[in-house]
Amino acid sequence: MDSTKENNNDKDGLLLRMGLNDNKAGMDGLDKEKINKIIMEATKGSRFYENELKKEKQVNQRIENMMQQKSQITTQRLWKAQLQSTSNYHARRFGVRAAMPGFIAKRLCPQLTIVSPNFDKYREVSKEVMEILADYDPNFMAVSLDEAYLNITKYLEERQNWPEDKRRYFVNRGNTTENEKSEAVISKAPGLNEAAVSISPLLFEDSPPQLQQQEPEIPSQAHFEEQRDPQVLQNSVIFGTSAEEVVKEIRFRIEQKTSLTASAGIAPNTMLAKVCSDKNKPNGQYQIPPNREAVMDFIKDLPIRKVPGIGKVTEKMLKALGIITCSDLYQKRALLSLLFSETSWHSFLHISLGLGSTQMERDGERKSMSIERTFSEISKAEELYSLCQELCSDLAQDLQKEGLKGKTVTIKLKNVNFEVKTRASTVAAVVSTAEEIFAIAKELLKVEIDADYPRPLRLRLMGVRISGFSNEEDRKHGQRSIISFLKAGSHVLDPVGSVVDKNDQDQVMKPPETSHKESFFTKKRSEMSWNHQDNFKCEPETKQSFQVSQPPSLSKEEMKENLETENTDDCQVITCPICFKEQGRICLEALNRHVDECLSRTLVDCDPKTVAVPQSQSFCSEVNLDLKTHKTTDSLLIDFVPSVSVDVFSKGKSMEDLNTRAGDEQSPKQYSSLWSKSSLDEYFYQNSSQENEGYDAKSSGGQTTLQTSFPRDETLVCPVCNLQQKTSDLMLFNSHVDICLNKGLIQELKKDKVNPVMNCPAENSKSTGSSGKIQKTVNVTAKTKRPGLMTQNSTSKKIKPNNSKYTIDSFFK
DNA sequence: ACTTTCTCA
DNA sequence: ATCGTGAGAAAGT
Repeated sequence: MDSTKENNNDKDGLLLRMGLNDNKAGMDGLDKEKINKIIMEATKGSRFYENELKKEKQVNQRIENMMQQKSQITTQRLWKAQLQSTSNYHARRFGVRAAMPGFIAKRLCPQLTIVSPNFDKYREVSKEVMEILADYDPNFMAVSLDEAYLNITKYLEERQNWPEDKRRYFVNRGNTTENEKSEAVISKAPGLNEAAVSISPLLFEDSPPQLQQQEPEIPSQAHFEEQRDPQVLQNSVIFGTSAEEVVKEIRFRIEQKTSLTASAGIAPNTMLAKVCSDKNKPNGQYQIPPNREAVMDFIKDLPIRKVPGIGKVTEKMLKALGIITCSDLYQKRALLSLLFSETSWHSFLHISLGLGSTQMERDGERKSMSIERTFSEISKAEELYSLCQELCSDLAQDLQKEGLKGKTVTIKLKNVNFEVKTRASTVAAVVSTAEEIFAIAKELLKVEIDADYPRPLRLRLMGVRISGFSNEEDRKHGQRSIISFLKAGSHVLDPVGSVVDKNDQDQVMKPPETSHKESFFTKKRSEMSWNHQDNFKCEPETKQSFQVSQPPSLSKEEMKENLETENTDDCQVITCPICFKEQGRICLEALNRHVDECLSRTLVDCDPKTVAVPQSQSFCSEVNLDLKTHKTTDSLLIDFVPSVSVDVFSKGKSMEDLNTRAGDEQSPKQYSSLWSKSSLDEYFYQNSSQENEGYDAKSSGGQTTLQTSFPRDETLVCPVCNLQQKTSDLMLFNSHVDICLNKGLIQELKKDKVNPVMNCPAENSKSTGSSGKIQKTVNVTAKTKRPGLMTQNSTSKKIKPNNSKYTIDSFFK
């Protein structure tokens, strides 16, 4: 890192280097701030600096607005929010979860109640290594070249009965090349006891750059830790069967093969795993055991900034509210629900509960593709245009590689003052060639140039982006366009436009076996397997629309889509989402009737004691309550109070009190009382009374930490309906949860836009007219996207060797 | 609904 | 000093 700047100021250069060294040694990432500050100093007065100032001011303004809002929040509203925050959350949460009923249910229960069988692992490795990872989880998710998540749960199971030989790895000391370091360590490892290792700085005597200061101690510790556990025999190492051992093994193998070190995190979900992997950064690992207490312990004092998705700005905003750690986040959840959007709040809550994804999401489709370039000032119009043209043709090339065409072209301009502007234009038909794109981009650019005509545009960056890809469009427009797309498959291939049907020769361009006769779902599925090579088995019939055993890759969106498209054909073979019985070829009306029956039946099964919910009014309808029926809800809510207040709000004010005080406020959404009773809090925080006490608008908070005690008894309580189950058979229990979860899904779907047919009659008369079809209504407000503030699963064209720098650099410098 | 800006990684 | 790429959220229109 000696790339000293052409900075004339020596001091700054020095500081800079020190700062960076800090970072390199694996200190807290927060030192970055320090570095930034120093850099800022150095660049004071520059345009960059000025712009940074401006941005900072904007953020401050945002914060100010937020605080202003906060000051107007009445205690009442806060109380209300507190009440609702839990129930809303559950309703949503379980709805989302239910996207994959079978998969989740099996995890949900053990994970939340007893043990989590689920380990995800995060690693940093470089490219060639990645193959190693496949041994442990063939479906591992590579986020970038040097980051991947693995779910090693299954692998661990298998490994339990492996003989030692299968877990033995030989130390590779053959090549005396550059990887002295790893070799030195490993070769000395055999036979070393702890004492010996502790005096092992000599291990590094042959790696000169490392010797400067005490630095070697850090790596040596890491290695020491690493080698203590595995049984070491001469030139081979045997790794155990625990998760930690497995991860050590992986890291060992990687280091052997590539001489790159890697850090890893082991945790029950990806979010935690990511944070964990940060913990022992350069070359180590960290595990959060798969039980809730461990998770909560870890989360408790975790600074929010450590969490992926919480960046500089969010950190600052939350800090203004006195939120530093994840505990703070949880405590202020009511306030947050009022100040932030639902999505943000939702993700905050997830974080504060230590929740995260437990599955390896497959990469979604690409949403846009862009190219941009930074240069020293360009202001001449012609140059700008030709630059633009160049960008467009580069983009067109990339586009072609993936065979994409899009409708929206966006240009991005950054002037020499670092101000960024984007301008977009959407056209009717998809475009993809350089000329087409340029034609659009040129116009956009022209407008900007003309806009401040007397003055030239003085740019330092220009970019072109294309989005609105065709497949995405199909999705948006739902079945009609999808159908037409499928039907029109032939004439896509037939530029002439003659719709004479094609034979199956066209299959190069089409998913295999998509004939008109098949249901959309079948088509869709074969299309998916075709596209993603998921090992979907294409079964002859369309029966698993809702089956529990569906491969774990259906998002909620897709479920929805399935729901909608289920009806594209008038009648088809359908499996009831509730009872999972095949319904044969029934038409929609009949299906709806059946589902209704199922629903009310399971409701009774599920909640024999939920007196408050009138039988006729199946839970589905409760979601639809608007302000008019508001009262009803409230009373329902109150009906529940006694049982809830004991558990959740044990001390302090009674629920009734809260209710009446909050009663007049109107909330944007009302959820079923069923949900409000629901359970996560009780699962996670047996007595969360402290929060209530400490929390009124001006309370200082800080008085409490998360409670992590857990219901001690082993009885199975459904986390969805929150009722104790008679059975102790986990399978039975799981299927119960499945059912409950599915109710959640239906509810979710209905909440988005109601399907009256599926409602109970009583509710129908009020809300909508006659038989709206699921597919029509459901996608109207398909607003909810993936939960979380940010997700980063893009398959970037370029991959930055970000972290490998640590290792490579430190090794070979 | 489409654009634009912000935020994050 | 990032830079480049891509994505989601939210605000603006």
